[in-house]
Amino acid sequence: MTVRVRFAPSPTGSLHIGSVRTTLYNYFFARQNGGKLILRIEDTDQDRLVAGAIDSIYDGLAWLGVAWDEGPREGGPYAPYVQSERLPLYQQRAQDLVDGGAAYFCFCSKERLAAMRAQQTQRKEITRYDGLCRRIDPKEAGARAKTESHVVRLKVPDDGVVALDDLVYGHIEWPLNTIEDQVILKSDGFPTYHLAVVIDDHLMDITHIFRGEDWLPSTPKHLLIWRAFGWEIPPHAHVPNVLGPDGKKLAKRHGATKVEEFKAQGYLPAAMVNYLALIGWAPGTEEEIFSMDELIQRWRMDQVQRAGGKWDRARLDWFNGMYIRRLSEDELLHELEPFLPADWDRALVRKTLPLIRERMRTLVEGRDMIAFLFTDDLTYERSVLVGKKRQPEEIERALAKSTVALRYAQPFTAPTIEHGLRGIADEMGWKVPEFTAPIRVAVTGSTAGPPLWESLELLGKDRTLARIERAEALLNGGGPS
RNA sequence: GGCCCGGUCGCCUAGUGGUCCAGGGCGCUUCCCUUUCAAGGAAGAGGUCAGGGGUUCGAAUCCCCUCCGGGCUACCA
Repeated sequence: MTVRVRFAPSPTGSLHIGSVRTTLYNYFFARQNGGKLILRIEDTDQDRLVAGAIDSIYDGLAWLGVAWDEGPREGGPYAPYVQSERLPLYQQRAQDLVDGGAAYFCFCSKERLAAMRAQQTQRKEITRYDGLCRRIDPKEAGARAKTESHVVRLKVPDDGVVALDDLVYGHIEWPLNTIEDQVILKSDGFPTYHLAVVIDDHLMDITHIFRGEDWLPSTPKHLLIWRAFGWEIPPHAHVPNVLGPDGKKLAKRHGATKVEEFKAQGYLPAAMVNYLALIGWAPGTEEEIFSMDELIQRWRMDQVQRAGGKWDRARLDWFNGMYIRRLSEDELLHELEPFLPADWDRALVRKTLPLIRERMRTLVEGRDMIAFLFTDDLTYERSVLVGKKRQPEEIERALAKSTVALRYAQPFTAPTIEHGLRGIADEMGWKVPEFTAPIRVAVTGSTAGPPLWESLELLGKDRTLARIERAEALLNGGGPS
């Protein structure tokens, strides 16, 4: 039997980094078994649809290099792959369950249910449906259902247990008396998630259900539905959640959570994949840099962690830096391209690559590091220019002297610039870093950045001198900024 | 409240009864290199394996209890 796994997001927002991690695991498993990955859109809640969500899913996964075999846009033998286009399927199956006595029509109003729950809460009882409509005669219920608004509920046995042997969490049991008669078909004719997921996983011949740990509590509901249909239950694996620094599920308030945000911030897809794969999975060796292909080869479900893993931006940054440093110049330029303003001279950008490759953790950082070459609009504080150890007059004198040396640097290249500037520093009895600090600020607007000699060469003599003169003016004029 | 899950350095983790006075990576500190910042190299701090009881010659690893954290508890997914 060929392995078939699925990624089944709800189009309720942009692609979340936690879903990506789960999808990755599905993808690894599918590929290493020569199986298929299916994308299924679970849009059974019409109120929560977010426009563009499907685009976000497609764009995000394509960027990361995750491809699937069947889905809404690529079609496949089990189409359609969007649940809202499969309504008759669910309605028919729900009716089958009612006909077979495993489910029943419920006519309770939302108001009654709310009141019931309020009472139960007040009495400190378990809040669950009281089964009122379960006692209506099926014939009568069938007749009323033709005219009255209703839902379909599953008849959950009053006692006993349901159990799952989860591939990650092991054997888990739930007492049935804590589970209510869940709604499986809503009054608008849409199935609830629970019904739809079971029917589709069965109809689409899904062989393994891998999903987030947050689904674990509703698994007994699904098990009961599988059981009601009499279908064979595929193996399940729940994978731990990706957490925020506070230990709660990673969410917007923790910062960036969407794939497109990381893309926009200049992270490399390979670094994201590598980092993400290692939240909740470890190979058992001390290796940690893995390409997609290696992950497909190495990843194993029985090495998946049970505890949730916290999101760690610093670690992601480290991975990203590693991946950036492994890029060739051509590749790096290519990756940088989307971040570069149109009017930046690409030939000049290319020359900066060796200078910034070791220094950038993200593509955006790299871009910002060389921005001074492309704009004369630098802003920096006078206090930064002066630094902490010298008087403004001393800095002004150093800058003045540097311009002399720079004027004489011929040709205006890193070696001659270095030679000239070191000479002046020696002559003044200043340490070189001390001497170059104000020059760097004057020319780049920052105290840190790419190597100075090379930076000045790339900037050119005229622009370099103009900037130093402007800094001098700032010092003796004491003007703003 | 109920049900379920989890708990090894700040973070990701290795470890499944003895080779663990717990290993690696990120982060942090120091040093080297050095035109700044990085990168690279070296060294280091950091863990009573949540706590308490057992079992055992021996426990991070098995059992029980407690504590803490999280998830779910909708005609959301």
